[in-house]
Amino acid sequence: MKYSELKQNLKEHKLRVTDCRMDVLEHFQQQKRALSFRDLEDRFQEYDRVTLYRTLHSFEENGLLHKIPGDSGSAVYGLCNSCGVESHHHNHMHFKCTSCGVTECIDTPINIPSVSLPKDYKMSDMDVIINGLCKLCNN
Amino acid sequence: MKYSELKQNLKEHKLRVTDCRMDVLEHFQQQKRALSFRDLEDRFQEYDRVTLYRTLHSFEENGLLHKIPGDSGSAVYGLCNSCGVESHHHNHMHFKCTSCGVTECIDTPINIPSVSLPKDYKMSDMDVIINGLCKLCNN
DNA sequence: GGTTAAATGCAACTTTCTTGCGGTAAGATA
DNA sequence: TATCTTACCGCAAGAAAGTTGCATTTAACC
Ligand SMILES: [Mn+2]
Ligand SMILES: [Mn+2]
Ligand SMILES: [Zn+2]
Ligand SMILES: [Zn+2]
Repeated sequence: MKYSELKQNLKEHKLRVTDCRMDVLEHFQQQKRALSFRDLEDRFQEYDRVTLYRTLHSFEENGLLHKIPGDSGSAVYGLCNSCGVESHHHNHMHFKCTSCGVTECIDTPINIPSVSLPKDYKMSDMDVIINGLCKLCNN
Repeated sequence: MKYSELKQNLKEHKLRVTDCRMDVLEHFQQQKRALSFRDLEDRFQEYDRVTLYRTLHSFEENGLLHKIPGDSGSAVYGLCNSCGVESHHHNHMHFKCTSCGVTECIDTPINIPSVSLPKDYKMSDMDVIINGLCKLCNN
């Protein structure tokens, strides 16, 4: 993605354009997979740990990233498709490879299964995490 | 649940019967909801923190508990229905209340939605977390 | 260029979880 | 029931993950 587009992307999400944010956003775009804080820390040693944490938080707050549920003990983030500062909607599934551990966003829209909840419960949305083998580990 | 049944439950899962394990297992049975390490630490101040951690791990290892994915930063565990030392199968959904934060296991069997995965991906199982209002918070 | 509010870097700190080890107790065996 | 073996427990220390406070720097605006 072009420098000017990245910049525009940040501005549309009401975020100031800084080196760290540009680099982190570009990295998410290129990697096409979910990234953890650890991933960023390894990749961007020129930035302070705290700055990277705050970058993740501001991105999440302003609709550039979403947190993906998992049981690994550390948070994992994925790029939002069409979220803005006001509206967060993550109507897509996630895939986690049981072999290499990579998490990816599945872009095919979620076909909400008819869930039969117990009485008096009210559903607002759901997270679906598919576990299995990714295209690399499956071959 | 009776003392003798709890004891039998531990033995069936190849775990030695100790005070801590009996108390923790009973607590899970009574609460009928998912519990975090913090919950246990608050409840069982007579046991060492490390012992509680190791209790959770041994229970998970031997099919008494399963970890439930979430983005809270700390692990949450739920009772297994019919897992043994060898076979872990968690074919049920989870409900997380967005108001009180309580997580519960939904016992109605999962009707696996026909997920259309990208080519070359292979699904083994899936986690479904439903977010919404629990019966207490919905009234 | 000058002003202002936000972002950064550094240090310190909290929370969450793990590891090592000596002492203790559960379960097995006789 | 006494003895043995091995798993479990408590304590201390440490590692990993994430947060907070504050002085300095810089992006955005005029
Ligand atoms: Mn996603
Ligand atoms: Mn469950
Ligand atoms: Zn893989
Ligand atoms: Zn609730």
